Amino acid sequence: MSETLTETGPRYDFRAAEPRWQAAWAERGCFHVADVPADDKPKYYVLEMFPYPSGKIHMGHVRNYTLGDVVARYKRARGYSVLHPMGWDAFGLPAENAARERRIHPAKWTWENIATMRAELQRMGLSLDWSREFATCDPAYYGHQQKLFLDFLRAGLAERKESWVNWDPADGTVLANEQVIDGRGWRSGALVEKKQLSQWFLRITKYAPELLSALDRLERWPERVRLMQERWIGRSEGARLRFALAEPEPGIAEVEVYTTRPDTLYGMSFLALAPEHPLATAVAARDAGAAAFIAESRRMGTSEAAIETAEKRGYDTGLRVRHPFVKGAVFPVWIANFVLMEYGTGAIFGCPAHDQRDLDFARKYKLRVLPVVLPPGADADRFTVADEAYVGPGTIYHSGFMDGLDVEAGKRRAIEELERLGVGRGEVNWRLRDWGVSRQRYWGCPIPVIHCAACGVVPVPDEQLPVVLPDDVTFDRPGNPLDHHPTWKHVACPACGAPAQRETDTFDVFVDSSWYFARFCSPQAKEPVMRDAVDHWLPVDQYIGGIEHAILHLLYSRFFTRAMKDTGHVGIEEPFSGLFTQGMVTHESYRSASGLNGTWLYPEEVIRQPDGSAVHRDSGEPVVVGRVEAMSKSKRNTVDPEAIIARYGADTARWFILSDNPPERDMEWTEAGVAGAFRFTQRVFRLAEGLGGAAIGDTPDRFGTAALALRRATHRTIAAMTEALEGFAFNVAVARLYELANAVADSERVPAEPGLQWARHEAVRMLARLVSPMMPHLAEEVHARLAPDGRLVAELPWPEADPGLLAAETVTIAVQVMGKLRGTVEMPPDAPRDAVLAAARGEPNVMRVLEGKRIVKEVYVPNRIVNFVTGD
RNA sequence: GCCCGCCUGGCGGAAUGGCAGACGCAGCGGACUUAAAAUCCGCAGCCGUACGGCGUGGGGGUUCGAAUCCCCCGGCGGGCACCA
Repeated sequence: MSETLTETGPRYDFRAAEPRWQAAWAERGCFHVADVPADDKPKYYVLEMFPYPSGKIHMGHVRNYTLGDVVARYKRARGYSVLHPMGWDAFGLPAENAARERRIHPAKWTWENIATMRAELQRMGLSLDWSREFATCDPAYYGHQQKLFLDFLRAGLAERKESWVNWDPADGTVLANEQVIDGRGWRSGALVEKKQLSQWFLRITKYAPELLSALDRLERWPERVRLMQERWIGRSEGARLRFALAEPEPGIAEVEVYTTRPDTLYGMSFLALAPEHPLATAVAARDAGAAAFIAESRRMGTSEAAIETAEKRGYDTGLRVRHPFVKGAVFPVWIANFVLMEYGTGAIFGCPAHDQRDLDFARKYKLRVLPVVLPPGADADRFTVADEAYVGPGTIYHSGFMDGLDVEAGKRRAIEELERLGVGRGEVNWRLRDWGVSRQRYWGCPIPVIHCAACGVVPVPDEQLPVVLPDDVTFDRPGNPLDHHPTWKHVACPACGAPAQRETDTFDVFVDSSWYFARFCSPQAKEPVMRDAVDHWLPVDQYIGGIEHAILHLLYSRFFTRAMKDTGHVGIEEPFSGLFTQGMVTHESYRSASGLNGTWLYPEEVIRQPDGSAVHRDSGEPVVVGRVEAMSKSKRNTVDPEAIIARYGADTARWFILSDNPPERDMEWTEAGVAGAFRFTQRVFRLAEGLGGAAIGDTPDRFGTAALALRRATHRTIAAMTEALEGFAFNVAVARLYELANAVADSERVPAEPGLQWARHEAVRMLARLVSPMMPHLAEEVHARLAPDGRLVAELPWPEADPGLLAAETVTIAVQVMGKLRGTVEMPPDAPRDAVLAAARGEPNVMRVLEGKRIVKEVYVPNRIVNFVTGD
């Protein structure tokens, strides 16, 4: 392919042009904005999720940042003052893994990656304000994060508490649920234990009601993401109630449970405790069987796979509880592996007839199954529950004072009764848990507190921030290098001066990304944010990133913004008023047909044959073409953006990635598609070359038919592009530009006529400006040739369509008979109904079809369609 | 299991109640060329020589008119999943 670039005809030399225009934009400061602008332009903040500096950019980045750049360039042209920054989500485990595996310091590894990736992004020609760049691993960033944490701590939004965690005994670290695979640590392979540890938590649950209710107001968020967050927050209405033990344990007289079905209390068969429940622990202290059961449950771990395959199992403690409503009735207390300590109270009452889990459990241990909700139309004497619990609506029976009520009324009545008896009350419960942010890792933001034997937890005084990570650490031992460091953690207590210890845990990396969008508004500020700057720029008007962050990052950021509001840092609650989630970039995968059971092959190793088959580039051996799937290193179906940009240029890569399909869907990267995009760049350039430069006179007085038609096409394209870009329909925008280019090419084959050359010139000038959000370098190159006014396209306003040229000269009206298309008629726009109907009736083919038929109805939609409805 | 989304030519897709298949990719034919590449011109949903018929996963409905709205079924993809 590279040979063809030097072939005949005028060629757009992107290799020279792209760096030249990038330099011109930088020199003119086209994309720079002030923290607090002096002008009165409306603001627009467009942000793409900042990258983790893993080493090189990948196609997902190219897609993400191209989408954002189209928006940024378009909005700038529309007269907005656009904030479009870039930075680095630079803390994280891969850096530590590199340190362990390759003996390179995490900081060195990270900063080298940043340098590489910054250069790659700059070659894409993104309209970024690079003066705002920062990396979260820089103390100049994370020091402010420590300040925010201390403010949260003072405001009661951060706390230290005991919690159950996944503990990897081999690596000596806490693992996230996602890092536990089949009950084993993902790195060490050791069996993960549940362990109670003292950890830092951010009180996201305080905002649960608001985080839920505000979702309705995020109108420019995908419905899907809002639904996912809604489920994650998980509001449920029910009751909390206490069951008295028939024979109290020492120090424990009652058990509290949470239920959403207080209406089914009469159907109770048992009470079940989570294995970690304090009463279970108390029983285990004197009952070896209980202790063994609890130990076994703990070993099962918390991985999804373990939960899914786990059979419901229980252990009867021998204890009994009294029913709150039925005098004298007692029920057994079990310890059960399916009860979660983390949700509700860690104990449930079991009603097998109306809960599937309780039913499974009851069948296994031969416990009573008593229906208390009768489905509509069912016979009370004959209705039974076999192996499927009844969870639908119905009438309550077998339930004393609740008999005859429907389910909803029964819930209300049961809560009233619990409150009257003083044993319970209505309660709203949430699935959302507080956010545990402690990590036993080196490459993260140190948590700025000191542990003093006398004073307890003492915050690091603000003036001692930042607490900087020490450089001289070793990775030769498992566990946290900060903990092993000889001196770092030994400090004087800021309160009493006695020897004390620094906290050696660091923050979860999701903390870093929960406020970076705010820092971008004033990246040099002495405080976490400059209030005037965030008041001006926030919220982010358009946020763009992958759907994989639908819950964690986006929910944490929503929480952080609220917490920052309550601590006086910002004045808003929602960080992102618009959210767009892009699809993945996919590619065919290839395996060698022979070899060691078919090793994966890189796309560049494979040659597709004309007949659709594929062979290996070097060996010529057959290659099996596999599924089209997300690019991944393990499947080797990746394409390196650097190689594409070197071979075809940044504009081609950007154009193809936008043109293939709607941006929210997964796209398939294909060589043919890239080649097609490249052809278009050359074609646009040739159209401009064909016009012979800038020499063109004033607007002519008169235009011939073809000239006028071309002008109409140009101005219709301006209008269509505007609409497509506003609606994120970038693939449609691309199509409209192909059409305009085709129209210009067509005009070259009609005989010369007044104004035609001028109309062509206008068309190509407009084409350059319309294409500029997508192919900014080519746009500048063409503009410089045709309109050398000393201005850059990047500085020009968006073209305005001439309303006089938008109206079509004639409209084509479809003529149907009984809903079937039988012909078309050309009419002036907005022609009178009678004239259109007459013309329609006179259309030869329509006449033929209508012959001998009686028209009973004539439907006319102006400028669009006529439909004749015939009788008989 | 629950929830959500999607299903249109060989492929990506366009059209969100009014001419289905814009635009691109792949393909076919032609021009140019010694030849190829590049470029340019043209063809192109399926069936049929044609008038025409059929056609947006399948079936039904609403409407003058349905890819689009409603109901049922099927397929594919994604998310959540012992949350009491």
